[in-house]
Amino acid sequence: MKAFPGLRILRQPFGETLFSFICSTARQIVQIKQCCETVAERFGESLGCGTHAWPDWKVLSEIPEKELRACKLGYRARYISETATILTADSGFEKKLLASPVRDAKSMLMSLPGVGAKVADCVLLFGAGKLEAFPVDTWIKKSISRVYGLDDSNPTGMARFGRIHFGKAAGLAQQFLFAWERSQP
DNA sequence: AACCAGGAGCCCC
DNA sequence: GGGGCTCATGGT
Repeated sequence: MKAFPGLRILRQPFGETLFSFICSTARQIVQIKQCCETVAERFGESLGCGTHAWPDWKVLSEIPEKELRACKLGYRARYISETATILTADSGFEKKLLASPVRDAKSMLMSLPGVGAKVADCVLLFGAGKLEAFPVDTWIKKSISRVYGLDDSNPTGMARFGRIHFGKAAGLAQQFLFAWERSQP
């Protein structure tokens, strides 16, 4: 916490957060930014100054999977298309999720294609205001196994540990662990 | 040239 | 329900 005094968690828009974390699986952060920007440039409304908005799920549901693949989404293009179809058909999804307790909200997210435990926790934390969500990614695995001695082949156990050990704002603690671990040479 | 990246889904036992 | 394998794609 001393090393990162300005570290905060943003209240990011739900839909956009879900989209970008479905795009995030097994990729580096630079590439995640790239494909999000490509999709926005091609299908999102122009905001001027060369920037574009994220096209919402309804717009995405009308784009052929093949065109999404062309944005370097790879195998994630199918997940985006299918999730777009589901969310467009269920207009109350976001509102219902935001009003649900974390556990139910997580189940809702994990019912979507391309959303497993880690992506669900990220969406809950960054895009749904659920501060107790504790995403376990490769960096958190390194951190928790190094600092607390837990087995890094058991991400479910690590997530449970994180929620219990850090409590209500476990997700904020996760951000400090993440930032510290990534800053190590 | 291998190996890995803010993983998920599937099959297999 | 845990351990493999595959899924695109770019960077090192």
